[in-house]
Amino acid sequence: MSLINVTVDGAQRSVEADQRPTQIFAEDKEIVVCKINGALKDLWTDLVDGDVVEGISISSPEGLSVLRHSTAHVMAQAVQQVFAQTRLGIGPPITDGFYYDFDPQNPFNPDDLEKIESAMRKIVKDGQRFKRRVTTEADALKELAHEPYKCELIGIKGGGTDETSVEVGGTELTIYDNLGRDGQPVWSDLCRGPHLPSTKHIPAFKLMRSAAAYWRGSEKNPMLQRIYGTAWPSQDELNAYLELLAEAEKRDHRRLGQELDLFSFPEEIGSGLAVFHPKGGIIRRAMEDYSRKRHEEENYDFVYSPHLTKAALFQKSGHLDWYSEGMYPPMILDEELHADGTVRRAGQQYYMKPMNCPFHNLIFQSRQRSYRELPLRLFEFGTVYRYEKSGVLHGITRARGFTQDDAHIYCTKEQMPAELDSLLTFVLNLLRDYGLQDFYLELSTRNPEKSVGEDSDWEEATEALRKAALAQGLETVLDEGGAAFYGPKISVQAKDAIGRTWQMSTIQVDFQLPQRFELEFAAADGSRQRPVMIHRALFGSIERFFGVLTEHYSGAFPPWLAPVQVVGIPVAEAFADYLSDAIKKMKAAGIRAELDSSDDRMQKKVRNAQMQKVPYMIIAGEEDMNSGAVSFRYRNGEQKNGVPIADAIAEILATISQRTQV
RNA sequence: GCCCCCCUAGCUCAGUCGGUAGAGCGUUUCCAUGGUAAGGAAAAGGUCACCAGUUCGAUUCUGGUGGGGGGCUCCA
Repeated sequence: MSLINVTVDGAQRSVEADQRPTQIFAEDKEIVVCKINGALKDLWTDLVDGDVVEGISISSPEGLSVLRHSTAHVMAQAVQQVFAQTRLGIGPPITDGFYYDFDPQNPFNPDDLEKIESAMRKIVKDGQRFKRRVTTEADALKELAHEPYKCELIGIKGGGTDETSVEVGGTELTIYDNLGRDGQPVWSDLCRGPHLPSTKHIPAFKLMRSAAAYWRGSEKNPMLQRIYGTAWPSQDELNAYLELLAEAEKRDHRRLGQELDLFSFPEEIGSGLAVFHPKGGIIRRAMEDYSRKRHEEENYDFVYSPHLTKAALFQKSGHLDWYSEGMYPPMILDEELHADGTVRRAGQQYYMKPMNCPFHNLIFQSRQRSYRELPLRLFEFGTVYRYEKSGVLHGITRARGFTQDDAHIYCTKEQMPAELDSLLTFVLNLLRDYGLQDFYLELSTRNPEKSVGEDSDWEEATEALRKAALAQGLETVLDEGGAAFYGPKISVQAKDAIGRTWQMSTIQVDFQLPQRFELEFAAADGSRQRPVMIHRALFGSIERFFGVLTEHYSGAFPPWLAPVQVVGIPVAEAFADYLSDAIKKMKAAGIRAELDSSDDRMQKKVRNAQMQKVPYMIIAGEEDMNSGAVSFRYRNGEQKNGVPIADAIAEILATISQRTQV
């Protein structure tokens, strides 16, 4: 057997010509796939003289993708084993896992998933080899004649999107055969690969859920059944992932909203419409009060506008043309009908407002404006109603009625760059004040197909946004062509305590509305000029931000936001009066303090306060009473005994005013 | 909006293969007076989401409506 020279992980080596990476990396079980001359390949790939080979670990991003993709194959095989008449869609790896779309005889139910999972375990145990086979379009179409979706993919080979490219991307059309113990194919799938060497290289996986998904993501296409799964390099990592999910579930704002008595969605009101309970109300008010204060400091003017308007306003703004699907249907007032039900006198149509901007424009327009007034910043906690599709509603973060911390800034073109810059600083600092620390920015630029406004305006505004973003020193992701048709925008993405990202604030330049409303101001030279309009919301919506903070803090709000800041717990009833005095002093100092005077035992009171995530428990017994002190029990279980009442009050007030977490 | 799943006491959930229901927590009352995450007892509390259909009889089966969950799509 002749020798060939290859480079393995940077080192020159001579190997037998029939050696494959699977043998070269045999001693390292972590290596499940490799790069040959920079391209990701199966370990079974034949090598030729001069190849540069690099082992890829199962734990690397590429290795994980291959693991998950191969697990998706195993799942597809299992599904066709258990449900023979099932047709295959596509099955790509995704963040933390994979999915595969199927067209089954009947939709899957949870029992089916268990059956599929155990079939998968058998396939994994079998150690079936993934064998790549190059085919031609004609052969593939013949071989896969019973798989209509696969045939469709063959037709679009090369031009596929990210997802379909997993199946048919690249220059060659390939099929992967799973070989059984006897070396004969037991199952095959159209696939670009690469794959793990064999199914036994799947260390840990779990099927998560089944759901429906439109074929190739379009509402017009048939609906397939998608099964989501996850796969990891080790059982430990799988367990850690499942724990993270459990943790996320524990912090779910919908659950905490119930447990902490913050808000609810009474069925009588309607889907997506929340009521805030007293405790939720306190948090919300604290959020709003602080925001209001900061807006005052930033020279915003506070305005109010009604929740309803005649149709004319939204005709003028254009919302009825391009947003009517998102609006509640009109109320028709003063309509007069003939006896037969036909209209004798047309009524007046009123709409619930889905946006505040048209109202603010009317305020701008209510009199002649001078350049001396600019930038004019009109702020409102504006409650809007949007008829969101029922399937998108999600607790308080995606509701049908919600309140935006909305402002519209009218300024000159010259003022725009400085305004955007200071605005972004304001936004980020405010979010930091609420406890979010980790941000990145997303800059959405023009989609030339779908936009209004002058090229030069777009360039100027985009450039101003880009500079403002750059000045923050934060990672900025470009969302090419992602802007709304009326202007470019920056959105602030924030990471929460367990690393999930939430889109928070948006800053949006608008070239359309000033035109439609013919907004003008008198410039220094006496000419009439059109102002630049900037839409911005920092929380997005108060409800949504409330939900994000609830999940971020897992319900353990920092004292300045906590609905109850202090619970007083007497060791026994005999000390209740003493502690009651201390609590009164705290209340007088502006602290939200309550005495637990129930006849529970103190242990139970501690437990209750702990479960309500109250920041401070103030306990008093004989020792404390004799020395005019109280004892702290903090949320983390730590305690501090014998603190003079005045010191205790000072400590609590300090964390409230500094908005620190405890 | 689409697909699948769910709706039983204030909350979290059992249960009834069709004969109108249970637990724990919570609530109320009583007894206990207790130094850091559940003291004890009793009581109250349900048109089994709603409306139809099938049936001698429906919380249970079927259909519809409402609400919720997971996804898809959407989120200007």
